[in-house]
Amino acid sequence: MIQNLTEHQREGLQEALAHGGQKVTAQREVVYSVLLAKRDHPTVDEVFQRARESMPGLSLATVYNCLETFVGCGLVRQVNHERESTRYCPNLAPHAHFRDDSTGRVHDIELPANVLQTLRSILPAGFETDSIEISFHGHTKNKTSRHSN
Amino acid sequence: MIQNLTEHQREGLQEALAHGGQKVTAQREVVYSVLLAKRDHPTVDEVFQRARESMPGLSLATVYNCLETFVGCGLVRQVNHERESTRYCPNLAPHAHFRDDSTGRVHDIELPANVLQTLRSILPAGFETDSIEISFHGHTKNKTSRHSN
DNA sequence: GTTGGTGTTTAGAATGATTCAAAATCTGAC
DNA sequence: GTCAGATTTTGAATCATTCTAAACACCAAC
Ligand SMILES: [Mn+2]
Ligand SMILES: [Mn+2]
Ligand SMILES: [Zn+2]
Ligand SMILES: [Zn+2]
Repeated sequence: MIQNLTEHQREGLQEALAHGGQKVTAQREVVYSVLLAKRDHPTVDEVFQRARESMPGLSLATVYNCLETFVGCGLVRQVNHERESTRYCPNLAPHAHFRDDSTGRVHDIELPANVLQTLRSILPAGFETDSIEISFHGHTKNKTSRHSN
Repeated sequence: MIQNLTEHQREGLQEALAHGGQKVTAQREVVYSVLLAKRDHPTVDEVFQRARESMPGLSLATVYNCLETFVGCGLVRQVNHERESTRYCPNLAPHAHFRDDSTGRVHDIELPANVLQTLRSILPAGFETDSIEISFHGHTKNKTSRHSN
């Protein structure tokens, strides 16, 4: 069961879409709320399954369309690991991803500004960066594994 | 035109394959020499085209097989950028990749040990890393763009 | 030097995530 | 209410990769 967007979230959506001359639609609201509701980096198909619970007529193509629109707006990031299905992440803070090879789960890893700066510094002159992606692979010793969802 | 492997390179190949109980074959030699000859991170298809110049009967499936074998041996790395075709890299030193969005070219970026260490340090307790991938996106101001190939 | 087993290569079919194309639907301005 | 433009829907197309089964190469044993 997906809760609706808060007024604040809806405004964020509306504002981001407006930048590209696009509008809030019922489908976009549902898809965005799915992403916000459970931040486990779902695949397109997982988003589709979850979104259909609140909007049964929704089509897979529309989920692809919405997600592409959000990425274009900068509202959402794509997360790729090797050749697996693309996953989606609404966390706009700079962060890296850790993919647990035993569970398949993807975790956000906070990325301090100074680390980002260090990374940029390894580029030779003439390389102008638009974005940096960092992904870790491994497994988690889940002793005190706290984290909701 | 692909030159043959040096004796040293052939030994590296043989030694790496031996670890998994596998043998050097004519096809594996050709595919590996293609990777060493032009280190521009070719896709499977590009490897295929180049390899066929010295071995016309070679099949695409074999190129996939060889590359997978090399990756399994640790002889070669896979390089993924977004959803594009996988590329292959025989550079075994720790390095990041920079993908020039205007040319599509992928460059190696040397990765100093201390930077790698800094990166590992951002992981919370309980996260055990097997590998880290770093990819930059952007474009290159090609003023004094030197670099053979 | 023939034979049999094992790993490798080959050709082609199958898969599956993603993209595309075209018709149907919605929306908001006039 | 009508129209134009944007969005959504359905189903087909794409295309990199994987799978399957048959042919082949290699080598050790006879
Ligand atoms: Mn703004
Ligand atoms: Mn060894
Ligand atoms: Zn994330
Ligand atoms: Zn490389």
